[in-house]
Amino acid sequence: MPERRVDDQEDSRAALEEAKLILREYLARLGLKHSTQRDTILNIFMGMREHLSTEELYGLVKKQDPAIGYTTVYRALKLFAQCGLASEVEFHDGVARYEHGLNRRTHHHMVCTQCGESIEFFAPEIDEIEQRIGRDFHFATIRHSFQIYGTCEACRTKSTVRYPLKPRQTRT
Amino acid sequence: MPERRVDDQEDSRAALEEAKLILREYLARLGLKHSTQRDTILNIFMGMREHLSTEELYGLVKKQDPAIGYTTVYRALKLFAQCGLASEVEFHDGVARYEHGLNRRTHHHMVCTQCGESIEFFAPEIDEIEQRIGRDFHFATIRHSFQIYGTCEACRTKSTVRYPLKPRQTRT
DNA sequence: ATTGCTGCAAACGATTTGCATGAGG
DNA sequence: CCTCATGCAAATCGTTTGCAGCAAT
Repeated sequence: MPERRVDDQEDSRAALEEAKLILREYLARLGLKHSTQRDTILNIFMGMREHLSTEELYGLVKKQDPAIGYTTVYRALKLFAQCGLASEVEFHDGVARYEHGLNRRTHHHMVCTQCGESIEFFAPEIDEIEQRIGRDFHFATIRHSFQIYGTCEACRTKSTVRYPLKPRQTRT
Repeated sequence: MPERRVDDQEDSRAALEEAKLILREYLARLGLKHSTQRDTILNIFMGMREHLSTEELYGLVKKQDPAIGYTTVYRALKLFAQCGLASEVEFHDGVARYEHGLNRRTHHHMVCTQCGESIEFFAPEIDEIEQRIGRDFHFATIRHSFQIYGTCEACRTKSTVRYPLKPRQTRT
């Protein structure tokens, strides 16, 4: 068994604890209340390494507590995003995806427009660009969104369609 | 009257002609048909310097020919996107925006999350990153999407809210 | 003639909201 | 107790689709 697993588990544990603290403080500050549902959702959410859609998260949550409704998951994710625990991953296919940012280096995604698979990559220059442009135009920048679209090797090998008539999906 | 205006007008004219040609050829290649509505929409679309939403374009189109329907504008924009005349501008607020790329350097947008205004900026490194990451992971890249979010100077001066409870809009 | 295009209305799909009820402080 | 959170169903909103009639080839 590789040592790495242990570190990962510890990281994940620590991240969960930190997340709980952040959420608790956020709720307290706004006079909001704690709930078991939100706890369950946070637990599962923080356990995911990859980004996932509301629907996917809902599926996992439902397995653990079938009484939890779709709406609650939506509201929880929004709440997590508000207190900085979750950030939205934007693939422009009309589906909201979230990932947690604790113990994760800033990264971006490259998405295959045929199979939908995504890979993560690192490009530190991007942060510098955000800073630079913000400075140049007197913006207080908050975040950026960057993703690359293309076709992965597997899809190119598989498919013989070289001239897709329906190049990409429309929707922001 | 500044000389520049003349150049701009000529550019715009030339771009329109080129666009018409591209569209005509695209239609011919796919066995599709020409229509007056599409012509009207293309004219107006190519006349815009800035990106605009379907709704905004629809408004302008309607002024010129009130008989044209919403659906037709949607379909036209999709068509323009397919033949490369239009590209989608993604602000992640649930509204599709398009801009034409003829005679325009590749650029990106920085958006004020308070007033919604956007400014264009140039960052040539981004294209290089797209190339590099694509190469590294064996993707045939097609395009990328990059935007910066923050607050503009005017909004920061105006508003005294330093801790927005509703940081950003959810929707991909 | 054939087949694509248009405009309307209805359908869609992800997300949000209203509301009665239940739980937290 | 008072207020917020929940879960359901209904509402929203941008976008897409089905279809009958019109227009282009």
